Amino acid sequence: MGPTGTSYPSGMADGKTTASARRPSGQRRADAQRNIDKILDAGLRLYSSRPGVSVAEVAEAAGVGRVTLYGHFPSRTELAKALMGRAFEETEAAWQDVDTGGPAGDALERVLREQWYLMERNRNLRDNIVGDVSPQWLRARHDPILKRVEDLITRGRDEGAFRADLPLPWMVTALYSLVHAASDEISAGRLTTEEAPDILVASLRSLYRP
Amino acid sequence: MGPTGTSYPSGMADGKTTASARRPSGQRRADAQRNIDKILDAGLRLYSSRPGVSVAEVAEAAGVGRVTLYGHFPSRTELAKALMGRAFEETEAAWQDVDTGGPAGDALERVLREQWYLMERNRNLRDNIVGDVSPQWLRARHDPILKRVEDLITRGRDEGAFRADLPLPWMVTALYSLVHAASDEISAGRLTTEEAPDILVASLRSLYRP
DNA sequence: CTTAACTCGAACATTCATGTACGAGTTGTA
DNA sequence: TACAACTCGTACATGAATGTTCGAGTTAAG
Repeated sequence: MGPTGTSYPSGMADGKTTASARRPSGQRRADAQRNIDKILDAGLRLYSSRPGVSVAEVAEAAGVGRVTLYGHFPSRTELAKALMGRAFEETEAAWQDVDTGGPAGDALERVLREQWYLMERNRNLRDNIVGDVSPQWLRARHDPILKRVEDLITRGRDEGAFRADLPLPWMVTALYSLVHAASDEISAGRLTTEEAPDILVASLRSLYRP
Repeated sequence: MGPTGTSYPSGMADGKTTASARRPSGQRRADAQRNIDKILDAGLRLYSSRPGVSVAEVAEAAGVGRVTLYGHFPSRTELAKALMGRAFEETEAAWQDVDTGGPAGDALERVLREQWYLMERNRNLRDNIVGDVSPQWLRARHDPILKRVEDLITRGRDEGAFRADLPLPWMVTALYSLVHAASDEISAGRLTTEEAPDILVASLRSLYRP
């Protein structure tokens, strides 16, 4: 499924995030919700594709007036937070779908094959959005995700399937780094979307092997 | 030696790059040259450390008036080109200093230990300057440098020291990617400058082993 | 020492992004 | 249908960055 999953503006459990008045029932009108979704979709697409995106661009790409956007997201920062929040949720959801049982090496391979493209998209999003949100905010939501990978690697070490002579954080970083590299290669036309996962898996198996 | 090597403003073989009139002799006055060097030094430092650097910031960091800077570099783009040009030259020079003979694996290790820090600095510079110069311009000067790494890997393959089941460009990209990752880890305080090369070498040996 | 190169601050024109205010029109919902 | 929620264009205020111009002062070099 596409990026349109649960869709509320901005972060969860946060009262005054939206600028629009909302109606007494607490419900948002259907057309408003539709526009919010369009904005978030367009924003994700733009922000994850290149740096320096402006609010005006997002509004236009969403087919929505700039004022309307500001009506839902009071500031560039709030928009950024909403985008990241949504991406994090999506990642959390994706982890539910993949079987992380069995030998760690195989589990890692499954994770990579299922999620490498999501990891990459979110990493770009993150890179291009840094500076719009506070480091603390970002860290607080990003760490739990990294921890998923970290736990898997730790398990692999305990099983003796992965090497233990390299620092754990380094192994995590290296993984993300290679995923990112693979995406660069695709953008540059030196790799196809089909080959990428195979090469990624092969590379990481080598890198992680004791 | 530091970043101050040969120092002319902007690219080589390019007539009207400088805004200042130059004197009839074709020589630049000593104080002018000194300022140009200060600007390039400061520019390199800033651009390679964070994105979104402004011309005004470079001038201030160089201890020079903004107008003076524009006197030497007519536009932000020209400044960017001069910075990249200088970095490329420096890299070329660095390759002269390292012994690339002997077994490819060992040669690679020497290159990494000598240049990982330079590779990283230039990669940041490149990342933060993309958008200020045309992709063609950048590519034209960057490719020869990548070729150095590529040639070394190719030799390793021929010797049977490196694997041949992964695409050559991928192996180059992965190398740069891991260098970048190592630097991130240092910034994050999870790795020290001393451990970095060891970990880098260990990781790449694993990754490249047949 | 004389001149031309150079530096510098201040000021100006331009562009572009952010965020707000207004008012008229459209659309969902009860 | 009636009303509140919502959308939209236009316009405005603000701030930051890029280049340019001017004129007065400083400094290197012949």
